[in-house]
Amino acid sequence: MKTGNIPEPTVRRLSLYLRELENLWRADHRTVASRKLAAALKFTATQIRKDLAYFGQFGQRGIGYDVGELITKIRHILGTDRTWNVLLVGAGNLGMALSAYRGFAKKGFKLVAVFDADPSKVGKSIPMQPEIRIQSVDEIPATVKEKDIRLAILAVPGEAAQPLVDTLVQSGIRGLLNFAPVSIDVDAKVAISSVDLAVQLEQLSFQVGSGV
Amino acid sequence: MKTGNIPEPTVRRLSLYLRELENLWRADHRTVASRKLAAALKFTATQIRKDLAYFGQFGQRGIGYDVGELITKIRHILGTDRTWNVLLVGAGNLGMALSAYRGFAKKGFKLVAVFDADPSKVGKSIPMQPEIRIQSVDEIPATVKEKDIRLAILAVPGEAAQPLVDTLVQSGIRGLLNFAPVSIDVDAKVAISSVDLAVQLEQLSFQVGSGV
DNA sequence: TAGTGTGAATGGATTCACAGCC
DNA sequence: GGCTGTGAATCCATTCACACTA
Repeated sequence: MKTGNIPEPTVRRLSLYLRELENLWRADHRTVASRKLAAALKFTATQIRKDLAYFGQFGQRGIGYDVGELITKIRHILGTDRTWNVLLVGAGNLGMALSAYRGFAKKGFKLVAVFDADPSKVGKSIPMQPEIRIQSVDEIPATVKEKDIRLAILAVPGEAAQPLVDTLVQSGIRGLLNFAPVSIDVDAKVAISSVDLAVQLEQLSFQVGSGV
Repeated sequence: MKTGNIPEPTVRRLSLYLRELENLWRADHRTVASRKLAAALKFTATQIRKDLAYFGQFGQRGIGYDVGELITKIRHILGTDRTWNVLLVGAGNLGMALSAYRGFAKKGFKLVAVFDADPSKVGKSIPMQPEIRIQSVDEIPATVKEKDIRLAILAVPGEAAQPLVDTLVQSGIRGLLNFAPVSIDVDAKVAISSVDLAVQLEQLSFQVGSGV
């Protein structure tokens, strides 16, 4: 599938369309118009149609989109119509919360390994998934290959992040979800998505503060 | 402070500039050029200068920016040169991890109350902050007023989110960081920032998958 | 009639190019 | 010489307007 010419904002919205379509499906809606979808997500109907049109013609003029079909199509576009093996580095508070988060599995992301640098944590099992035991970070390269892992979640302190990223990338990881509050340097072929929780609150502070 | 005419992407980047400047300060750099900052964050130097120029003239031609001064200025712009009281709704896995996250306090966000709908959790104290006890969600309105809370973090299941948001907004909350995987409907005067962890992984799946 | 798909127009953010200052 | 600040030019996403189809 081509990707170079798809606007980034479009890809972000695609995930939100999918989420909303899954809700509609659960609520027994089998068809939906761009206008309806737009209202729920507070986008414009035109934008939704244009976004979808990058990938093909999915709708029926006069009727709208078939919810089930569109779900299938978007999952295919996003690559979530299959299971991804995912690893997690960092078994601290946040890491443990993420490992227990059911939302990942629902979307086809399967946590298959957890690593931590702290020897006292190694060997312990993690909540809800007794089959996973915390491994030493030294075992990252071997485990990535053995379990065919392409995606990694990084939930470690800022100082520890970059060296671990280098290890992950050298081991064959292709995409990285980074929770460490530092900017990460990777080869362009590796996808990276960063979430800095404090930054999110700062954005709110700006918006709220300016209105006071 | 004016805000209406500041591009949203600029505000997002401001937080990242601040983060990087704080790192530079810790590493004993007292002055920095836009080019250097740009290299670290992988933006362009021009973009940084233009972003900062929205708020004033902070640099010295021929020299660059004074790190300490710029930190002060950006904190003021973002409104984080003071302490914000924050509440958390949802004492599940994610909520507890967030309540223990030290990154918030470092940036001036002080967690002062935690709520959960589950009566069996009410009354328990939370890790690391024995002075905070989990309260019933019924107590939200009174506590928001009493403790002068403006920002809320929402870490509850999707189904529970919207009614709680309505309560929060009616209680006087002005900004909301939402971790529930649903789209939230609020009055335009309330700032909202959403983080959907599964969506983040989907973005990686798309980027990685398209290159396979 | 209701709703999609899409070229054209618009609007807004990024980048360029350079004047101005240390 | 080095670097900021900024109008002008460019680029790119969004919106408009409408042809088209069930």
